[in-house]
Amino acid sequence: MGRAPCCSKVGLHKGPWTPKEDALLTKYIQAHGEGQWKSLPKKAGLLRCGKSCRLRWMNYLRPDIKRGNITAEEDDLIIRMHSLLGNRWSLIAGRLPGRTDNEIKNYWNTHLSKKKKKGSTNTNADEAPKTQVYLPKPIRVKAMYLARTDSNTFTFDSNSPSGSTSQEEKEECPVTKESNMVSEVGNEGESDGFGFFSVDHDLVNASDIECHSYFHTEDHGTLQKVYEEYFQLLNMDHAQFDINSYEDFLLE
DNA sequence: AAATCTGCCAACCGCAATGAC
DNA sequence: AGTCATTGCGGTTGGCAGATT
Repeated sequence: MGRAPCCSKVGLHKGPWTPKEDALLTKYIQAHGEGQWKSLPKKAGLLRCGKSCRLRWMNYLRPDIKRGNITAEEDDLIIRMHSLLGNRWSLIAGRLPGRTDNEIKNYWNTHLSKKKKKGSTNTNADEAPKTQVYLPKPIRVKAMYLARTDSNTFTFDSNSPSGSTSQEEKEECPVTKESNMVSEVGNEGESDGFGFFSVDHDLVNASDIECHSYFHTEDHGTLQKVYEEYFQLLNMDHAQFDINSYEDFLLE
């Protein structure tokens, strides 16, 4: 399998991006759309590798990025999604509009992992039953679409299933579809001191999970719904689990 | 005020998956 | 079917800023 040429190529810039580079990249993408990362830097007049350009765009320049602190609702959702999905940052990010996988990963590593660790010290780890966690493996899909609703509106046509630009529909657009079947189940999950579950393995019996007590339903609205979608999936009877419908669900 | 420590986050690296030929 | 190019993901690192000594 061929390896992607990396940023170590002689003559290419590395490190922090300058405002000028940001402007060049943004201008180019607004004119030509995302994709073709390999050839983009040259066409845009950037001395960066495509990988670096993609990362900069995805994590920082994209107009629909939500800047600012993670809200309590988002914090809550991240924790619960992580308890179900593990380190599937892109999957979690796909359900948090405006947040990037990198941002969520950083947030987890710097805030939540400690918080959770601290919480779990209140329980006896030795007695915690092992839990198997259903951890779907993502399948790569083409970029769905990027729709804008603000004054900088530009829509990346390509794969938009409906051509819609509404915020609501955008938020419903999944970025990843899943494969893998729910597998054999271990012991029941245990709520840790943090209000969630000790997740030690890759597979979980969602029906054994109890986390509803953590919800504050009046406040959570949309994010609550997001979590429930996943929870519902995991509650499916294993025998009836149909991978095709699962994929359809995620691609709806 | 200076030196050191700590936390945060943008960016890089390596690998795996996918598509094109 | 096999190979190569490209893209996407997750883990890790390096540098900066603020806190502490």
